[in-house]
Amino acid sequence: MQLRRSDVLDGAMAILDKYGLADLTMRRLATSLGVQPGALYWHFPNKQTLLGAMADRILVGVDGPVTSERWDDGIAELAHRLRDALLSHRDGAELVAATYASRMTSNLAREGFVGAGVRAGLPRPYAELAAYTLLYFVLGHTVDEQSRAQMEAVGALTRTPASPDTETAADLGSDQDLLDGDPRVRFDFGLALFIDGMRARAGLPATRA
Amino acid sequence: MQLRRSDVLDGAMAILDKYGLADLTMRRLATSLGVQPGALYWHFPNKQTLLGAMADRILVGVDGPVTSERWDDGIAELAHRLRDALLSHRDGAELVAATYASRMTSNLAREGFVGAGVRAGLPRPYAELAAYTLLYFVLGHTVDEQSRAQMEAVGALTRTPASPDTETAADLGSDQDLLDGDPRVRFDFGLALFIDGMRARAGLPATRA
DNA sequence: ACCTGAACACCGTTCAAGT
DNA sequence: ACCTGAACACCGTTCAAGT
Repeated sequence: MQLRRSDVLDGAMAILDKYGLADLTMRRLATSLGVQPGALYWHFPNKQTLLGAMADRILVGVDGPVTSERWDDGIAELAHRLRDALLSHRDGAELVAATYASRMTSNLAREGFVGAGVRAGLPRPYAELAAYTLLYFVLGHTVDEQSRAQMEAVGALTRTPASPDTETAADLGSDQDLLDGDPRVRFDFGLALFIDGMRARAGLPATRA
Repeated sequence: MQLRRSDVLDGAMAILDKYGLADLTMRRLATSLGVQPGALYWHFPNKQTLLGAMADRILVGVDGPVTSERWDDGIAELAHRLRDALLSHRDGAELVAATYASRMTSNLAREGFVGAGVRAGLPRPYAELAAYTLLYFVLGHTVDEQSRAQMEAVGALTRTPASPDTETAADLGSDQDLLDGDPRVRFDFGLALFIDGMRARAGLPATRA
């Protein structure tokens, strides 16, 4: 039974989900595929390339067209789609952040963000900068969020999450223990801050709260 | 000549600056100190702890009091101080980002950011969220910026930086090739976007363009 | 108290040789 | 074309034993 490139990728994703990024080694992957370590190097030139392919797989679809008509809703939609994609695999945020550290230039939701910025009224170069800024935020927040969740699962965090029933940014009025609340609420706050900033830069009125 | 804990830390910083984070291994550090690898484990329980101490040293002083009177200038001052600290050592941003990934809660410029947010008129919990958002941006941007600079030094990047004489966000009118310009200009743009967002959230007038 | 010597249990990667 | 066998050059960490 010959090993295909996609089999290697599938095996790698399975190890990631079950054991985490730290336990994803070429030797372990080889063993799980019933093959010698060296065999992997016929399909991928090195581990970094394999990680890159994994990151691409995690992010597949996030750059698709947006359904929202408003530019601000479009940005929120893309940001949530990106966050969801990162959270859908163990250590997904960390993997993507590490892999895209320097080649953020490429794919991702970047183009979508830029488009929304232009629709908002920002000149293109500004929209591009805004897109980067947004990406830094989404990646940073999600890496943090995911590593916290993992520590909590192992039982290492002290403070307990409050109001587990708050689910959207609309509940932001609660005002207390926001820091330990639903990560999505925290995420939405940063996102709103950012969108407000874009609106101000574009010289648009605050059409929404 | 006995090895002190601070000697180990100094040696580690020296290797970081000269050879980078990837080449900072316990064995290499031991050799540079004229000692056996095991000796390091008398001073630090493990490598992660050593990296944490290095991150703390890199960030020493960034949480100091701010000189600016305006809250927005204060935020900019803190953000730049943090960025400068990260850039002052090879792979400094990467090291701090990796080490603080999950314990961002602690020190840093966080408290300073929170204070400025409160001064801006944000309720405390919102100011705390805003501080996180800002930290994610600063760390993400600086990691990216520093890794790009390193790739450029090795000669791997295609596009060449334009207008090397632009130095502050005031020059943002140039409009062309902003993406390849002075990283500080890019940084200042994201920062301004963010501060505008805080201002809008706090319900303050745009006192500055 | 502080360090050596020596091991344990791993890594990523290469490459002749096999089929 | 695809993989094995076996090595190369490393890692972080532990721990009895020395001084």
